Amino acid sequence: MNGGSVSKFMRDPDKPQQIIDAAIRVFARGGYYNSRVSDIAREAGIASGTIYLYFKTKDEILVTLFREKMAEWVALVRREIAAERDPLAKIRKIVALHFKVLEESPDLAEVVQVELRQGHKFFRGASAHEVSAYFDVIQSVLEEGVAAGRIRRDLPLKVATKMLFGAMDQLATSWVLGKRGYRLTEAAEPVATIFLQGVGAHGV
Amino acid sequence: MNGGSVSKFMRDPDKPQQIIDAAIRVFARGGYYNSRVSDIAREAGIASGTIYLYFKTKDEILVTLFREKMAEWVALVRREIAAERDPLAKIRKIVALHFKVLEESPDLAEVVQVELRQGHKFFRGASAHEVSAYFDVIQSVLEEGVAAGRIRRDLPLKVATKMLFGAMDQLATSWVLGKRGYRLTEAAEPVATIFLQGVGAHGV
Amino acid sequence: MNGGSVSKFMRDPDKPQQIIDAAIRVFARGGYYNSRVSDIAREAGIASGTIYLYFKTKDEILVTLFREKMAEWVALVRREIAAERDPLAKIRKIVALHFKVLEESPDLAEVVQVELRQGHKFFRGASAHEVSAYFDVIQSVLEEGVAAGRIRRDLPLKVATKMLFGAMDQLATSWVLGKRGYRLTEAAEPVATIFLQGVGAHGV
Amino acid sequence: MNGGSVSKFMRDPDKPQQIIDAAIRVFARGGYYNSRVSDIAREAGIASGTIYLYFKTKDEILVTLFREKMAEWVALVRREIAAERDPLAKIRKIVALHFKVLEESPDLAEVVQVELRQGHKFFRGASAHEVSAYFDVIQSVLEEGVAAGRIRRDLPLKVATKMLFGAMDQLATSWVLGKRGYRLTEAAEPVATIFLQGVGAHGV
DNA sequence: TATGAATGAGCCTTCATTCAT
DNA sequence: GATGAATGAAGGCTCATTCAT
Repeated sequence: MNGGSVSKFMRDPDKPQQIIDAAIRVFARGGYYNSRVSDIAREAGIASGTIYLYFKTKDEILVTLFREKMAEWVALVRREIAAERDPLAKIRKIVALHFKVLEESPDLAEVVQVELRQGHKFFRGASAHEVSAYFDVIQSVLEEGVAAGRIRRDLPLKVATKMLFGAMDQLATSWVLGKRGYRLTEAAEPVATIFLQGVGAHGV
Repeated sequence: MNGGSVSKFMRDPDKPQQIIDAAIRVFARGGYYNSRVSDIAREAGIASGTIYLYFKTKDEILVTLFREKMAEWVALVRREIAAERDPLAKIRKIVALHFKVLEESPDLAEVVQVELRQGHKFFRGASAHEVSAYFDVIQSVLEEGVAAGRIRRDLPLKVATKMLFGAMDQLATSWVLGKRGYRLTEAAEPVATIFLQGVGAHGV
Repeated sequence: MNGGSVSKFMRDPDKPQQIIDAAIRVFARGGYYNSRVSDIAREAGIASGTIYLYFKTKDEILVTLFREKMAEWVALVRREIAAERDPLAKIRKIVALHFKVLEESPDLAEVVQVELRQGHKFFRGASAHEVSAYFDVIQSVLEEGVAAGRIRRDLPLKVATKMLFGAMDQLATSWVLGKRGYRLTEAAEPVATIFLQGVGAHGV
Repeated sequence: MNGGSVSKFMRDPDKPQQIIDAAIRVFARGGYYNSRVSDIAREAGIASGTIYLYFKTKDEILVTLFREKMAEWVALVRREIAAERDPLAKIRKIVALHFKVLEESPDLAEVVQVELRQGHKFFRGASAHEVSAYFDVIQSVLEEGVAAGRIRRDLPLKVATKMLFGAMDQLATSWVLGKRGYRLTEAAEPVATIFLQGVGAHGV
């Protein structure tokens, strides 16, 4: 296949990813502060010192994890909604994707919804850029909707953007905290519908 | 013998409150994990050992803090909306209160929106009950709205409840993370309006 | 007696001294870099964390040890030579004291002559001041000798000062490294005599 | 098969020297304990693993460095003083050489005067032999001086030897620690003169 | 009750050394 | 021989908790 051979002059390019994947599983189990670096190493099948060849500190693992997943996430959303014309359909698509991705990655969901909420490290820190990129995507779709006359002209866009994100986020968090006892994706339709009626022009 | 007098068998009834208030200020400054028990003690003007006369562990301070504030909060909301007849006005009242309380208590807001988000300790732990009480309040108002024909009959109540909470919560979080650079209460009206249009019967 | 009672509002004032004394014994045994902080704690009969109530770092123990002993040393020398009139007798006194003190404190001698020689940490660092105070004492005695016509007028004082210190220091080091197999104090008379003849006016 | 050609059974004969030279530069910069084996490797332009083909441990680099330089040094001194007849001139030569060599090799001087002073590893360990060879050279010159009637008959030779070494050593150390802000070689004449007057027969 | 010095378990990180290539 | 990624033991330091006063 490809990528099978690793030059001896190059650090294993898969290691950082393996470490991040292991970290997701470990953090999902016990939380960031309760996880030891050596736990991540064991989960990744490497020595703990090896982690420090790829990450400067334990914190950096978490920050990198978040940035990477968030960047992947935004790229995915952008790609998927590009296929849609209708701004309202785009909103529905975003909500559906948001829930689908989390539902398909329970460990990641656990980490994102529960562990990554220490604002001091994340939303406020190095990851703020990635988060706001997602907000930007949502907001620009809303702007499209306004331009297309499908969303009311006087909608406070920033407020509506945060509302939609907050709504999706809370549904996801409740689902995670409730041990994922139902299907998150089933919430996509009602969430989108309520939001769109809320922001729509006339009655939509 | 009971009542106002402090017998030698009764701890100072103000101390726990002083400790919690000090903890709010300390956590707001540096976060829970970065704050030392001794920091709280110093802020409260007592010795660190004294804290352990009133709280078994550091964790318990945070849990108690959260439960207490949440209980106060729910009680306040219940009291305030009792004065309203109209279910929709009740929703508006809830949103307005939610933002007003946070805006008036910046330290508490910081702690609640940023520090208390480690689900392992809170939403999932001992505090789940207090959180769900707030959800219950919201949901029962929505039910009233349905009964009064002001909210659409087929609304998935749990989803809508979480959406409203999530929307308010995200607005609050963004406001805190954005260093509170604007007035949170100004968002109350648009948030309520969008939500109510989203869930309202006909076009409302 | 005095000093017997320790107020509960004051850290034990003897602890730092106890720690330093324990450190001298431990460093004498195995060297600074081979000694663990926990070794010092055990030797002092306290918990390792307690050390950090009195010293910020392991390094600080060594620096403090050195400064304190050096300051005591210079004070002792100053006091003793004050009793002498004759500058040459003062030099003899310094040499005798130098060797006597080291001979009477084998552990301290070991640490001072062997462990404290990492210039980066000591002679060049925070302890430079204490070392130069000793040099100052020697040099001012030499100046007295010149003024009294007992030491040759054209003597390069700084060079002579360093020579005497270096000579004493090497004798002490050799004695320590040679496992103290003979009496260091016996070297005092010849060292002083040779030095004084070297710097003396006429033939002395 | 032996001689100039490097068979596959013989390690590169220049490597150890390159490593030692690199080590001198590295240790001079940051000290032995603060230098990493990988720093030495980088400075030598090789991989860190390669160092272990030539040295069993990091310690061995330092010991070898010291032995080698000390052996070179003793050989040089022996060669140079052989040209002199007069024992007193030989002493002057030794002092002049001692300072000249150090002045011409600032990195080596730094390492020898500052880094190599951890007696546990060096003076007391494997390097004791090389050090004593230098002492032997000095002492035998003094013996010559006694035999020639130029040095007093009752001089305690071992003490005088150590004094001269200690004096030179301290001058060198002060010069290194003082950032080499003056010419060390200028101290050679006064040091020799004072010492020789100190040990000389009559007034010399 | 209140104190705060003392405790000691716990963990991140470093870095000398190894070894598969 | 040469490489450098991987190893994992080791230890300085922190801080929640205890307890003698």
